[in-house]
Amino acid sequence: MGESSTVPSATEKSVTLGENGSTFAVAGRMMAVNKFGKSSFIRFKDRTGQMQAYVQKNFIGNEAYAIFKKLDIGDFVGIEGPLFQTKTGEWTVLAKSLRLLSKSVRPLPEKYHGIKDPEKRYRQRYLDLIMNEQARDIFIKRSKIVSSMRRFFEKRDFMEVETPMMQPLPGGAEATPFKTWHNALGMELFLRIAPELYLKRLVVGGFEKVFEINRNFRNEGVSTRHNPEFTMVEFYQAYATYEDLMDLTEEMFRAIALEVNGTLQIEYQGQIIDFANAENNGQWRRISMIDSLTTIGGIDSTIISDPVKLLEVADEKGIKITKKERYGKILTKLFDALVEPKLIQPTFITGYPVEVSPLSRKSDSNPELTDRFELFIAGREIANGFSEINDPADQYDRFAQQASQRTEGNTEAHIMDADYVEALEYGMPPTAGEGIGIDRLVMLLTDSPSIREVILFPHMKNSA
RNA sequence: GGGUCGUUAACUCAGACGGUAGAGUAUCUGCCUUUUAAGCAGAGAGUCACUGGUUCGAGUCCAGUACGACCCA
Repeated sequence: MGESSTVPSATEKSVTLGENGSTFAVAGRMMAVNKFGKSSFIRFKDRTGQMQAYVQKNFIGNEAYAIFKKLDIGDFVGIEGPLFQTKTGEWTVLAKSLRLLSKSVRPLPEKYHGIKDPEKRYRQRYLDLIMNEQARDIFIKRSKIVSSMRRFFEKRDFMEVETPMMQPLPGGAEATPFKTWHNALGMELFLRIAPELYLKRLVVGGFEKVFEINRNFRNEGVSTRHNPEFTMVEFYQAYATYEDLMDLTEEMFRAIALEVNGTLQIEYQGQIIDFANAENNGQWRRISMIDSLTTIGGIDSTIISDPVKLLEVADEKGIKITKKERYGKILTKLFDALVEPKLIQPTFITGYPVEVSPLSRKSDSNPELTDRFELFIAGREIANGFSEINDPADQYDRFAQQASQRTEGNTEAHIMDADYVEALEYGMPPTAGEGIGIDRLVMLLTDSPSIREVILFPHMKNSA
């Protein structure tokens, strides 16, 4: 094969041509053809971009030109020849030879409008990637974001690990799992809803700084923000607290944004999101859930500790909370409805109630609350982190409380994981951990309104 | 789960009041040696998402179904 797989970039072309006018061998998919009888221009592209070639009967011969005229848009061709400049100054390969490398037996979508129908774009993503440069760019950027994040962790001596995707007990989050069955072992398994409990077992085992970037699976509906499988990074650091992780998160988001977007001002759906926050020495807003409910959510501070009054407020605003819900759950639901959508600039919410945080360490100052934060950007939860429970007795009690919620009908409440408690009984150093939704981060950094725009093959119903 | 909208040629889209289906691109044929949404002349291309109903007659009106988009819970 004489063909190189890379179309030389504009700078490469001119430099090399200036030296000796040597011959190039290039290959790519034909995207457009302008035929003029005995000569033609073709535009073709490879992963690095698009360029054009000029094919003339004189140069490639009658027979080859006759074959060339039968080629279609979408076909892959290999071309060899020197470069020249057209009247408009565009560098163009003058074809001395041209070969068909692969045939496209179906026509490509229309060249000007491309492919627009979202259903077709997702089901036949390859066409979307061929025709729509914006779509292509999103996935290139996604790859850069993940790679940038990986480097960030590696530089700080975190070790990347892989833990089970199929778990006998689904844990680490409140969600409905997918079930599956292992024939040889004769046992039910669950696709993981989170890697959390395995990663902490590794901290027990002495891996003090670990991270995992991988898929989680949750058996729930699809929407612009939810795909049944989605990518999370989870990381754990021994001898750190949730406050250390807030600092680390700011640092990481800035490093990634700077590396992939070249700026700390992120434009998302018409709003500018400022990762720099220079006014506050770079620190993002940190506010407790209760304070956020009064200052942002508009709840009167005199009733914030009165569950009965809070239920009345919820009722007025049409927020559905069942009578059985405890205080912490009421606060959380009010927060979701009244505060979360308003958190456009990066904001850490802290002080999560114990009953919605079954894996978070209780605050020393207030045992009703935990040393936990969630990060919100553009009205969406992006990250969730906390100081971990390392007291096995406390963890056992929390699981027991979750189990009782389960018997009360909360099917998403955590399951008692005695094996995990046993791990804690061998001692876990004080540790903080965090999970970040990669898809949502990519949405943010690529200005994508829907999670489907950042997942190559989002789940769809069968069309047949 | 509820609401709104959409589904017509390979792609992007028209299709007034119900009367036997249109354009551009792509494909095919012819002309054309500097185009870049090339141009000119011609041709072929459709289970109008599916099922049923109303009607002399349905892409069009009605009902249901499927898939999708957006909003809501």
